[in-house]
Amino acid sequence: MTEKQSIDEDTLQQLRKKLSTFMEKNGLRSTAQRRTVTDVFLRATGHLSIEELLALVRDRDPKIGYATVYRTLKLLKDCGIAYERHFGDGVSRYEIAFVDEHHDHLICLECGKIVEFENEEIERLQERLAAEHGFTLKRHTHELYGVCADCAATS
Amino acid sequence: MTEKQSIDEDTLQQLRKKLSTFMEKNGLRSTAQRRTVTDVFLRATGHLSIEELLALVRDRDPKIGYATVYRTLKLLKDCGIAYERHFGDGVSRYEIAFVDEHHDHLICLECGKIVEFENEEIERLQERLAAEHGFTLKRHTHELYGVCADCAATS
DNA sequence: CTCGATGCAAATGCTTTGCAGAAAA
DNA sequence: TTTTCTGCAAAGCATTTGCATCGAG
Repeated sequence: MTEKQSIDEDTLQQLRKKLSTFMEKNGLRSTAQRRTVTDVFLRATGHLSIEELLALVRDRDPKIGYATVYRTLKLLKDCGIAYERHFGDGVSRYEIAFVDEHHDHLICLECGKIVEFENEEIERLQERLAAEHGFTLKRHTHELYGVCADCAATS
Repeated sequence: MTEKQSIDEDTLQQLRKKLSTFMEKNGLRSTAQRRTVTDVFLRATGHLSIEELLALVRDRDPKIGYATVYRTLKLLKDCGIAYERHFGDGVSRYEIAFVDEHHDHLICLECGKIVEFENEEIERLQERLAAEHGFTLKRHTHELYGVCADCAATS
């Protein structure tokens, strides 16, 4: 698993294109607030909560309300450029949905660190399991909770 | 996967024992309400929400409040005889935690049907993945969402 | 008697929504 | 101009908690 780097311009363009197409198709408007929230989201890394996103957004425009952040992230999710995640702490977190990429998560129960993983074999087994039960698989959630090496060393 | 049957007396005894040991060790009291909630929970099958449990509990004792059901299910969870599950619809669901048994879930997005599955290979891969990232695995969530055969046929 | 448990209502925490004013198209 | 969007405050919802009272030990 490589470290998360800031997103390259090509990918950024691709995601923005996806958003603008979606907005056009649905008669939605490009506003300063939406541009700010979207830009903050796309340039951030990790798995951010609404609260964290709002703080970043307000660095640029302190007048933006949290309802706007909620509404904009719903939009980003609906157009397919954001994934909404739930790691059991009661808040929704958002991360960029890269095209043709999928991963699941390892979460440290002590420090909250989130590590992404991909495993082709598990994906295949999931498909097979679903098929065996007559299900057409649409999506899944798969989170591994444990204690990371750093935390194990500290305690 | 076998159909869920009502729980046999031996298993029931084993789980009740686990609960009473836990309660004794923590100076907790056996009350009529706790006995009712516990009995309803252990005799029910499936993945019940607090609301569903409360309805069953009130068939036996209409005066029991929902806070008591919440508190008792927290107790059952803490003593290890109940698992709390979250299937993305915003409510907590509870099922019996059988000793030495573990399973994950397939959920139909249309009718809400829940099917349990066990897969040794996925469990192994999870352990390996965690280890590769330096994590000591404590627990995991793994839910597959799709459309079941019945719903696929209907639509 | 004591201290934990219950039931109610109020509080909480996250998220959604109604609405009047602001601003895209 | 027309219709969507924003910001605020209020509402929603599942869950938790404070407190007076009850009841197990």
